[in-house]
Amino acid sequence: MTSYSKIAMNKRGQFINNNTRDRGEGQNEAEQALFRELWEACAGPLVTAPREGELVFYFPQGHIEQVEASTNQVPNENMPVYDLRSKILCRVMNVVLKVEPYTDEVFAQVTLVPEPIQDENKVEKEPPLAPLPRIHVRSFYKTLTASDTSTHGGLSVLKRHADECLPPLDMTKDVPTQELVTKDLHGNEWRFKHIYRGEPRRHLLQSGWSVFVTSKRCENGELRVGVRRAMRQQVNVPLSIISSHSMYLGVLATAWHAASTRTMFTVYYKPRTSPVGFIVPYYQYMESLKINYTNGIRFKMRFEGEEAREQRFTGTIVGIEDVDPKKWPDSKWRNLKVVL
Amino acid sequence: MTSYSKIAMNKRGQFINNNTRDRGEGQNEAEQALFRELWEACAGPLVTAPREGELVFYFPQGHIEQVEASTNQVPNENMPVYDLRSKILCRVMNVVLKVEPYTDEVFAQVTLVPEPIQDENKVEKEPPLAPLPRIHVRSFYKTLTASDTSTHGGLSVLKRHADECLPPLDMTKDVPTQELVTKDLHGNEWRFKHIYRGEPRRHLLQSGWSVFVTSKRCENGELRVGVRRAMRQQVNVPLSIISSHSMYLGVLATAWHAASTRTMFTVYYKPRTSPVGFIVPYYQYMESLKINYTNGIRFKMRFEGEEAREQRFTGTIVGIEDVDPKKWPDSKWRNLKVVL
DNA sequence: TTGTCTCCCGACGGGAGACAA
DNA sequence: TTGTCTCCCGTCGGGAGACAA
Repeated sequence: MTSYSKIAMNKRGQFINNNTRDRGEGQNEAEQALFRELWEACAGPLVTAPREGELVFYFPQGHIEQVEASTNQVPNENMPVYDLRSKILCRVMNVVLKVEPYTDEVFAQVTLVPEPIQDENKVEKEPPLAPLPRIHVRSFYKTLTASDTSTHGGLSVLKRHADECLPPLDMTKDVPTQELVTKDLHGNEWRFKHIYRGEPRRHLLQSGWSVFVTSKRCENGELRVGVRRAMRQQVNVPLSIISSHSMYLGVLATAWHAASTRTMFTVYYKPRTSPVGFIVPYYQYMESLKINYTNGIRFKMRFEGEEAREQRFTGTIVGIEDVDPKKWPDSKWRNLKVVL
Repeated sequence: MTSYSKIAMNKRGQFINNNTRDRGEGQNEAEQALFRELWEACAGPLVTAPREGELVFYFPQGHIEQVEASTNQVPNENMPVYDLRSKILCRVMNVVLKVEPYTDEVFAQVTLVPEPIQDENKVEKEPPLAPLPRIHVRSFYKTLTASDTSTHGGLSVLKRHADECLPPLDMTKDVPTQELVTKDLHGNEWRFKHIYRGEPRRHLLQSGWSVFVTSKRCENGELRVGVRRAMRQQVNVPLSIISSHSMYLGVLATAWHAASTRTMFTVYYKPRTSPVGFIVPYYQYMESLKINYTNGIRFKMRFEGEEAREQRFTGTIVGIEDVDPKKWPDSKWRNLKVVL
């Protein structure tokens, strides 16, 4: 019997821990599935990575917005757009879930191939992909307190979380203790001493916790740990490799070249950098078109709220217009004005 | 009277310190000139940044090589090149010397405008630019020893360097001491206690040195400190913003677009990432063409050697061929084969 | 002249229960 | 039940001269 547990935490900050038990399947498959679970826990509840084989729309505008968010730079106005249409119907060739080595930011490397038929109304109907088989994992997150991050002592694990997610301690002992060996998304091992002490008694992670906090990332073989940062804080200080202008042109030229020669191209989707996905499943897009968005209509939208729980808000549409009608005529990208 | 001093150091590592005295000129000009001196000290003796107004050749091939070195990725073979020529004659519009925030790598942001006349033989002759006025600065570098980087004690400054570069100590005191306040290229202040102690006596930088070593970067108001890293160690772990394929296309599209519309474009020149400059002054290029490189000819070449001193080697040319004759026909980029 | 070692001592931080919200 | 404080004590590291290359 193997026990899996996943822990993810955030300085700002959320904390996720996850634990499950299952009987030896193919270890590689299990490893992969676990990786995906942890990746998703770090990505947050709102994120869905594209799936292999899926038919999707790729929005160059949205892609460029993400690049702008990554580089903190907006290229100047007079940018050529060539004759690129505002969305490109593509088949997802390949998806690799990845993590940035130093920031622990999760992202998906997506390879797309433009479809021969671009007219969305002439596309043969396809059923949405069956949901991926999921492993049963238990996890928790916690907003770190001052005491949790202080140099004195370790992380105080809420009783509920410890009971649900951590391997049980031998409570017959005077001071119940065990060592948790965990791995993060990079494959690095992190060890924590899980102890039940204090007056009154409480669950604590110490001996290794502070190293983890300062390093700000982790995951282990049987137990998993990851970092999910608060959405806002954006600590991206990218290297100056090419100018933002060249990046912009690179994105356009790539899409243009792929669309005209119908060859595959690769993009990085970073859900924590720009929350709006620029790769949208075909059927989802078509569904959303059916809804007749007009002024005055009420809608619901999901946000990541306190403690990274999913929250829903409702709003009212007050206007419909193109973001940039000159460059991207008739684009469906971000064209609703709403009031919450 | 103001005293300027410049210190740059390297983990691997070189150490540079520079000190000069001059009487109050315009502080901004002096600041700028000092910045340039420190930037050049960190860039190493072989690097010359392009100058504003200069006529230069821009080599897309070389630029792409640098991007590849920055991303550690080589894009796949079948890359479109469009109809871009192997070198573009440009006027340097603007040069801004910069530093990467976290790695302390120096680089130049260069804005170029393609010239109307591209034929190198029809260009009106221009004299090379007059050398920039330089301030008198004294600096030193030192390969750090185990003791220098150890947690016990500080940096041992060689007597020669202290005498030449550091403000003089009051040697009448029992234990001569002073505080050095320095600034790095980012404008951050670093303070060191400069003390003359030990038996026998020696110059030491302590109290602040270890913080500097761990932070790995610095410079101060009157005294300057910078970091020049060993050429090889390349600690670049770039963020995945766009695919290397898109970067490649971005570079090409930028050059192509600029050349065909004759509008300006911006590139980053990183001398420590790829030592071969891809922006070559026109007159230098023309001079080098005059030399008839044929097999068997002996030549001299400069390298950065031990302690980052400039070293010269001589070699013999054994072949001349195009690196990539299919994509870049008749390119003069890197086409000599040599034996040292 | 300068690199390494060792010794001294103060500061910092892991680890414990006390206590209060 | 859990966040903060404080106290204890061990470790780490700045800072000194000894010593040797």
